[in-house]
This record gives sequence, structure tokens and C-alpha cells, in this order.
Amino acid sequence: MTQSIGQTLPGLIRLHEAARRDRRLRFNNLLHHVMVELLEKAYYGLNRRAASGVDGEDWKSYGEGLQARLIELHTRLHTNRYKPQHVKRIWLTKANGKQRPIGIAAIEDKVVQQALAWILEAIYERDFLGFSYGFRPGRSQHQALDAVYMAITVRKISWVLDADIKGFFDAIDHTWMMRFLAHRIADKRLLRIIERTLKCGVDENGKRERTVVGTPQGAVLSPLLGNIYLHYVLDLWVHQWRKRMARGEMTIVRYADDSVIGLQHRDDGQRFVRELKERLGKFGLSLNDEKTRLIEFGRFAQNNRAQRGKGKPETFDFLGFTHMCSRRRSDGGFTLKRYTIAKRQREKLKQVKQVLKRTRHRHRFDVGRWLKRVVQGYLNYFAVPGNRRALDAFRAEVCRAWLRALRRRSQKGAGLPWKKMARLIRQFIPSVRVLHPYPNQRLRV
DNA sequence: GCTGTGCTTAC
RNA sequence: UUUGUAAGCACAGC
Repeated sequence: MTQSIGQTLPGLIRLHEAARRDRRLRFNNLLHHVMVELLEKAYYGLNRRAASGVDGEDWKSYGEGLQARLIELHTRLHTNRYKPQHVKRIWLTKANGKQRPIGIAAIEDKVVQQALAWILEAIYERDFLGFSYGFRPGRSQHQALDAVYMAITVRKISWVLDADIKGFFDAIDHTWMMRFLAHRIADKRLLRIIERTLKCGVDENGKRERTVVGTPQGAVLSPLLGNIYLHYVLDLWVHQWRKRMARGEMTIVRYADDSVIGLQHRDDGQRFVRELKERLGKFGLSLNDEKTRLIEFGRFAQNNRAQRGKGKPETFDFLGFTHMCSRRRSDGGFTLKRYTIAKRQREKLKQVKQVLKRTRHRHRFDVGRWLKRVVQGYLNYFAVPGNRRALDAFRAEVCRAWLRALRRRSQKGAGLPWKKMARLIRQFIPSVRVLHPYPNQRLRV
């Protein structure tokens, strides 16, 4: 299990342990942990190649005269004179053509937020419940997927609720957020800095707006604040509901604002959705109705549905995979099958082809090396148990795209490195027979 | 075990 | 004009 940097800093380890010893302790005088030394560590922990914020300052330029700047920042923080700058808003075009806003905080504010994030993390990592996976040190989307797999295959789960919170990060209520933080933090100065960060405002081409709701996009602190919000709004509540209200078995896996809830009984599911909506509503949140469904799913769903004259169970999407009910080939028992969401795979392939197309014109670019890195990056993602088919299909597709690009290059007079290609393809798809291209100049994958 | 490049995914 | 957190992989170094 890996740890975050925050958990290795001497002062913060003590915080971490104090939080564990006393679950109700409210921490005072937290701001004294924000020392010049911590700010410096925070600076070096930031992404060095990130774009500059509203003041045009990037990582490198901020580093000139760093010590003096950090000392000055430190005194501003401790004399209540620190005010975060506006977050620069830019619009990105997504793969599907829609526009998505992104926020770029000023580098100085990122430094402050990184230091605060380490402090909050030292406290809250002890409080968070085991079924929360998103944005937490030592926890990944694969672990969340495994948890869903285990829940559905070993527990008595017949119904699955796939719940998605509508515009979660933009919907966070500042007043509630500050109240939640006050459960663990008594230091008014620290709370004030966090509140100012929430209310820093956005700047779009010089036009400034206040932020009255939501946690700023692109802020270092945002993922952690989101987890803290849902810890109080959802996690603790679900935990109680499972113990007190559920008639049958119940499991939950949450990754940021995306949750999968497994239930034994249908009426538990229906009651839970109703009460969940009510609960979220109290805190300014609502479910995304198109993406939220209660479906019959699991070990018993196939037979139950067959008896009622219904078809195969429905499928649900979670963390990039389509989950479906299936049977083992050996004994016909239940298994959970996961496939990469087909649409995303096609989008990715399109991007790979685009890059390959561009490389035609760059001679000094080593396509083989690049492809090796790219495909290896994908390996980990696709190599989830039950998804072998998608992996092989994708690798084959990438190799074909690569071949086509090289073939075009050869038409421009460059020779084809057949031997090298054959070796690479064998490495990526061991099961495939790579035929030598001569004399008919065709390589089949 | 830790750092640093490069790449991928999730949200 | 490509932000944030987390995880993984490859390569390099100690």
C-alpha cells in the first residue's frame, strides 16, 4: 500500500495518529503546521508542466526567488491577509464535440492548497469509510472494480442501483461544506482560508464572476473536499441505512460521485432510492435521472427473470466498464463479465490513428518506441479479469493502425522495418501468427 | 524502497 | 488556452 506524501511528514504523522485515537477530536491551531518548509514541499510536489493561472505565473517562473516568496506568503497566511486569486476558466472541446469548462488556479494558490490538502488528509483518511475509493491515497479504480466484483459474486445481491449525482462538484453547498469541516476542525483561521478558496471566483477572458456554489474546478483541494462532503452526506448515512433499514443484504462502492449499490431485495432498492433522493436533496444534490437505474442483476437474476418470462438481465456501466451477467463455460455457474465500454475504445483508437497519421511527416520520430509505450499504458487498464477479449481486440487494432501508417510511409520511399515490426507484434499479441511479408508484401495480424 | 521522464485509466 | 486527485505500467537513475 502506498502512502501520500502528507502521511510521511513528521508533523502530520502526529495529526494522523491523534485523529485515529479520538474520532471526535476537533483540531485547533492547525495553521501552525503550515510552515515555510511545508509550503516549499508543496511547491515541489506540484505538476511542473501545468499551464499558468490568471496571473500568468507558471511553476518555473514562481521558482525564481522562491524562498522570499514563500516567506512572504507564509506571513500573509498567518496574518489573515491571504486571498486566493480568481481561477482562470478555459473551455475544452471533448471527443463528442461538447464543451467542458476547466479551471486553472494560480500557482501560489496551488501551493497553499497542496499544503492544506496534506493537513486535511492526515485527519480525514482516518474517518473515511472503506467503500469510498475515489481520490484517496493507496486506492485505485481497479480496487473499486474488484470490490464490486466481490460484492456481486459472493454476497446475496439480486438488484443493483447505479447512482450518479448530477453535476456534483458544481453543486456542493458552501455553508454545508464549512459545517462538515467544523466537525473535525476548530481552527477558525484555517476554515477561513478554505472558505476563501471556495469563494475565489472565476475569470473568463477578464470577465470575473463570483462563485457562490460548488468547489472550484482544477483546485488541488477539490477532490478531497468532495470526498469530505459525500462522507457526511452519503457514506455515514448509507452505513446507518444498511444496518438499520435494509431488510436483506446490501453493499456499496463509491468512486467520487459515482456509486454502485447492491441489494438483496427489490423493495429495499426502491425504498433506498426514494430516501436517497430525499437525503441528497437536503444538501443541494440530486441524482442524474438518465444515469440512475435500479436493475435486476446478479447470481439469481438470470433464473428469476427466466421464470417471469423476461430476457437476459440488463447491464450497468461503472468506472469505464460495462458489467454483465454471464455463465462460466466449465460448470455453467454465475460470473460477472466486464468489458471496456465499446464507445470509449473506439474513441481511443481514433486518437491513436490520428497520432500515427501525424508521425508520417516526422522522420526522427521512432514509431515503434512510441507505440510500445502507448500500448503498454493500455495493458494495465484492459488487463482486468474478464476483459481479455477486449484487450486482444484492442492490441490487434492498434497494430493494424500502425501497419497502415508504416505502409503509407513506405510509399514515400522509406523502407519498412519488417523484422522489428514482427517482433513487436509478437510481443503484444503472443497468440497471433505473424507471417513474413515477402514475397507478397503482406503482413497479416 | 525512493526519485525522475514517458504513457494510460477513473472521476 | 489541457486544470485537479488517485492508481497502474514502461524506461532511466540512486
